[in-house]
Amino acid sequence: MKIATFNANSLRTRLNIITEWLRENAPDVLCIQETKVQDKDFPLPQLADTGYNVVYKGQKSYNGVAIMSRLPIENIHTGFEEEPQDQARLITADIAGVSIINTYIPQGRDIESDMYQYKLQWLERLRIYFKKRFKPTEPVIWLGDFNVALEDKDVYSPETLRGSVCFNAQLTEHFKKVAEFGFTDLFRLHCPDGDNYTFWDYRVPNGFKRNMGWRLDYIMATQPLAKKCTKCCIDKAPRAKQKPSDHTFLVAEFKT
DNA sequence: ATGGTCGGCAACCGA
Repeated sequence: MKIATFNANSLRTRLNIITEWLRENAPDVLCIQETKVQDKDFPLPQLADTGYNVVYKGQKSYNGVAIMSRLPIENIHTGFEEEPQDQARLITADIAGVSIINTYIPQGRDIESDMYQYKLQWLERLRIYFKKRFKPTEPVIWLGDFNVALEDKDVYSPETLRGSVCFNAQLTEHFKKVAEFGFTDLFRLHCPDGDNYTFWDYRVPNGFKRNMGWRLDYIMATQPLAKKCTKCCIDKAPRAKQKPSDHTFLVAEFKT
């Protein structure tokens, strides 16, 4: 099984990148964040000939998540239980007996802002959500754009960036509490090295060329799946092409 | 190099 995640920063703008990447890489599942499209405008016809099933939940202009799968998609939920306002940030489904949770975690805007408090609360709600709905002994994958860099080696300049909204000790603590459910960071499982990023801010001049990035996207798995994971890597190739997203494709493979 | 990002969507907001 091969599963991938991609922050599109507008699904409609990245349609060519996505369909080409699917053709070349043939993952079983692709999870997408920041689709930036409301459901009535979702580009289903343009994705139809990929042969993938697709489920999605979006809103106008902001946020939006989707799951594409070659295999049947079952048991679809959006948002936290009893919290419908977060629908465009969380979509879950069962695929081939694996529970998949695709999240676009709030960015937080500024450390002093209410949006940052909302981000911390969001992580706490996610922690409770996992506890309520899943067991760590089950095959569960949690992936997406987490807007969290955990360690110094997850950002290009820890000294400069420490204390920012995606990289600080308080955030790391909140994140770790969620991961304590029983999740392993699959990229770190296979690669201990720094300078491996999934996001480059458009506002940093030549940020991608100079590899001034952040590792903000993750594929997390519970133990039954983590021990079957043979590979987890960052595919930078599509990012280097025309009309790139600011994120890359992150891919994990599992023994069947 | 006296400038320097995107995308949505129609004036700015969010990342």
